[in-house]
Amino acid sequence: MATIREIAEEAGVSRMTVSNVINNVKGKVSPETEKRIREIMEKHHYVPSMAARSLISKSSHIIGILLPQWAGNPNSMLLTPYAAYVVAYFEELLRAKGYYVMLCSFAKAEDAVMIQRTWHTDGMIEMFPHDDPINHELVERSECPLVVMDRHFDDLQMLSVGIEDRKGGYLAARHLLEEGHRQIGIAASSIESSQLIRERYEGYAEALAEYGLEPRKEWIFDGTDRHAGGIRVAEQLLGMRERPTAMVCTEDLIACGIMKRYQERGLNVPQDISLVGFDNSEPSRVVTPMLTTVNQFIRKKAETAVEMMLRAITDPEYRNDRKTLDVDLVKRESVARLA
Amino acid sequence: MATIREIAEEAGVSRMTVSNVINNVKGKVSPETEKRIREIMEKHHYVPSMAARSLISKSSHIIGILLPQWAGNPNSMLLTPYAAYVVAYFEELLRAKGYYVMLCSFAKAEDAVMIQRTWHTDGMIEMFPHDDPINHELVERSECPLVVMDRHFDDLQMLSVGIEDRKGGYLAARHLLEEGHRQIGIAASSIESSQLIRERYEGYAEALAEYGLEPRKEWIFDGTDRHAGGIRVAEQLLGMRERPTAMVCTEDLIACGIMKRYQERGLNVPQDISLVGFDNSEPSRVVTPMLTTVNQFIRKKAETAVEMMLRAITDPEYRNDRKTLDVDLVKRESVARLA
DNA sequence: CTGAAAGCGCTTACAG
DNA sequence: CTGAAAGCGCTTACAG
Repeated sequence: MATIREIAEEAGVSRMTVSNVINNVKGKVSPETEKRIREIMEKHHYVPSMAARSLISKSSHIIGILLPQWAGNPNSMLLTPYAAYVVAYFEELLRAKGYYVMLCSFAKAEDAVMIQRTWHTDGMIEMFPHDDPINHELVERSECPLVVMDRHFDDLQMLSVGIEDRKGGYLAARHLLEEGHRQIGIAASSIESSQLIRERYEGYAEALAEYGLEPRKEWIFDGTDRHAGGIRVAEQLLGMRERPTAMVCTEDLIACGIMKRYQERGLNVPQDISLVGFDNSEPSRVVTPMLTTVNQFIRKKAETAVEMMLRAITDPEYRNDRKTLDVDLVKRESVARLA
Repeated sequence: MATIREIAEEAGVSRMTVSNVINNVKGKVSPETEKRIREIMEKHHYVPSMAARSLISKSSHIIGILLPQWAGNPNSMLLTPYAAYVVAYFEELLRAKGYYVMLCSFAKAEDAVMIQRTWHTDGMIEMFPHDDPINHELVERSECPLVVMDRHFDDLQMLSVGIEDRKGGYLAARHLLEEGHRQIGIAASSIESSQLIRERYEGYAEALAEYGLEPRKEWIFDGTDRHAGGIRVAEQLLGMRERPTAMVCTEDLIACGIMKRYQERGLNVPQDISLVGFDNSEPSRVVTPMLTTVNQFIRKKAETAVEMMLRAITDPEYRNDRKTLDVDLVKRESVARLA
């Protein structure tokens, strides 16, 4: 493989001059020399070595995508469609700006910092922060710009992008209320341990409160694990004397699970239970009836995070910002109007 | 950040000695010295710079995941759940072996080779090879070990891992035949341009042939694009005088789309049409009735690819191998027994 | 078991 | 507009 030295020799110039061409330093190389050098580079398929460049610049053009992997996040969260979308967009947007994306699962803040040092990553974007102490520590210790998705610690200087989770929960519940429902439960993945799910819950409670209602304890399901969890919720619901007429779900898959078990028991959605999901994911459109769901703008979210990252890389002052993106309700077929 | 020089000075040894400790070179450093050096490294959270190491070794411990991005693969294929799983497993398995995963979308073979040179990647795994000339060129030009998923060129020396696609198509069709179906169509994503889909089609045709049947042209749908494509197939089906009693689909989402439109028209699965999907993906379990589908062992597939990669990295002779993994049929609720 | 020298491929900072 | 020198953080190959 050709090196800058060989290119320089063949062009009869110093390595410096080639370097100036590579880095597009203006007014340093005469047009003719530049053209000649570029042709020689083309011919040899010359590409500068990132190892050598980053050794000097202390910057690698690598952005790490941090995927937490601990008790709270046992399997790689990449496995959810939402994550796949976000990561795919990150890759596309960052590459367009000349950055490379490295996938980094990690178990402790220390691990993430080690990766930063090992590679001199220009920045890191953390997905699915879940467990507070570890993330708190990571935010404090990170040695390069860090953008955190869906989590913000108010006591820390940090960069984060999230969505109006509270509004999402609120919109879901209010829609049901407007359609005449008064007995509305909620099935959530982790009110206890996840701030974002808690906010969805609070939005739900707020909407109920506007109608003078309070959440009923026996209709609050926490720790519901995706589709299988939804099925279990449905079973409990079906065993109750008094059942809610509608359920807000913090994830589409939970709603799909409830729907499945109801249908298997010969009951119908939305006649026997109305359902609102969250995320507007593929499954929400695949089931029959299609799910009414809270939509978040995933592409926009990825773009926002990338913009933050790029700004943070160029501006060392930019280390404290929080963007919260809007959500909206997609009305489909899973909510019945009550007389 | 500490460098090897500072560690060496603090320990009162040469940089060489520290290097030997870092690289676990046996019998080169006395146990006491090693212990002292390790403690100092700990204290400083010292991590060797990959840039410096790979500058010398011409190896970065980076494995690139190649994601083709051209006319045939317009959006990032990462967006499919299947891809998300595979990539998540790659990351987990490779990290455990000390490798780093870089996501690399690319449009031309040249781009991929440039990335290899830029980073001195130790290896690359290509997903979703679709368009022949580009992949053919990539296989020929790759400058580091390359493992290709789901595609093999018999005229080239290459490493690939795939599944028994033909058997998958065969199992799907044979099951329908055994259940008494004789009018069996197929909805495929790309028989024309994808070898693997073509093989699924051929398996389907083979099963029909065993029963003295031939595929009927008007029941062969090609270029079916996921869920929306399935819906369109259903519409065409519903407009036919003579309709198939069953459809083999090369993707679960296609089957889900057909199911959706049939149900919307008041028809039932499997009474009005039996459906077999492919992939055993989340949607196949979410719909009602649940889909009978061809299952592939994704985890095993990822493991196989990683093993191939690791072997290729250590053994320069190992450049030509092909692994084909088994599939099986998961029988659920979308196939009716015909009298 | 330890160390001094040379060099990986590039850029920074300076002199012309 | 061009170039010679020094150095980024590490390892290889050798001498002791």
